[in-house]
Amino acid sequence: MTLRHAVLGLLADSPGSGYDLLKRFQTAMANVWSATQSQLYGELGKLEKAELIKVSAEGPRGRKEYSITDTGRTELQTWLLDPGPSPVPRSETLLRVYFLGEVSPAQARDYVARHGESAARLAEHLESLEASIDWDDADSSRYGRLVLEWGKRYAAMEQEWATWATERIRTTRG
Amino acid sequence: MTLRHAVLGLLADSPGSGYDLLKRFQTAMANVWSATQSQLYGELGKLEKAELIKVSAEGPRGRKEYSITDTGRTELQTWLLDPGPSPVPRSETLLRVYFLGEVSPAQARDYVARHGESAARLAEHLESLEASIDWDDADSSRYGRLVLEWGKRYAAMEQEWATWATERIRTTRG
DNA sequence: GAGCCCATGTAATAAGTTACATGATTGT
DNA sequence: ACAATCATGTAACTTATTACATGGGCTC
Repeated sequence: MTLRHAVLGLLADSPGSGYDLLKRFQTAMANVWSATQSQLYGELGKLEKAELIKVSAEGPRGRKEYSITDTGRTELQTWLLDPGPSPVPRSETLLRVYFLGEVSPAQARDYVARHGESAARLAEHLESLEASIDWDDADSSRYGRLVLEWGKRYAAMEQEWATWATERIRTTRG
Repeated sequence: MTLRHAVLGLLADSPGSGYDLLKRFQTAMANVWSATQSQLYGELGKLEKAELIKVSAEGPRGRKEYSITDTGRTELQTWLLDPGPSPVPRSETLLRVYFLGEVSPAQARDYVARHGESAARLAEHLESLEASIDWDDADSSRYGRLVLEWGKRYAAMEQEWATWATERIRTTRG
């Protein structure tokens, strides 16, 4: 039920069509939550039926602009303050690391080192993202700033861990 | 297709029944990957049909002990060294943070602070886990150690971020 | 009028969760 | 005998992915 709240959140910020939302999922939200086009249109239908959003305007090409309703905004706020159950951890990378004993130490080391490199690329990407955002436009980006900072710290942590782990694999055995 | 590899990895370490594997998912793997009982038995059936694993013994109560086959081990090794596509980011917490402008600053601050507290509890949990493991029993836990270290660093990062973010919300506005 | 973007939808499949259903064996 | 644990499986439902399908409107 989280896609639902992601959509509500975007529509709470400003009304938009499915197509508009899709673009926002692919840009601003790309590092936080993702949705496919197919999923999005389905969810918009359900949300409208549940009267959490409504069609507020229609445009060319069958465009339907949705807005959040009062009920929807209440639902969003309730969800926002609910810490919810802690998420099921599921990291494909960590799973691989856990089983790395199945391959040679050299291969294991390479795997971890490559993971560190990909974290470095993520860090770079976030740096350039940060540079490209106009942080003065205030309100909408205040909390986006916190999310970006989280990403930067996460990427840094991954890099440091990979460096540490690579070294550790080197020294534990030949 | 990752549950498949998690199962192969566990069976590569040692043979076991569905029931045995379930317990391993609930303990050792709990912080890395999760599977429900239902999913597990289904996957075991598929893996057997694909001849990546085989029934190596039968016991009381219809117990079937599975072992990995050579084909299965090869498949596991191939997967282990494949970095794979970077995972779709999906963090419910970060999604909430992103939309925190919908509630009052005081509520937003509380939310972030509580998140920090839950990260602190995770850190404690991992510390006690670390203390409870016999790190001398060598082979099987060598890479498990790297995974645990990742968890500790992750928990620390979350706590630091939450502290920073809480402070920032405090100072940015009243 | 050609090509690009806007715009919405459906179908098939895969993956995951919860609940239901059943029963044998072991230890006390 | 009773309870706890071992042990496997199925059904219904939800969520997410990929692919298919269609067409309008805008700009050059």
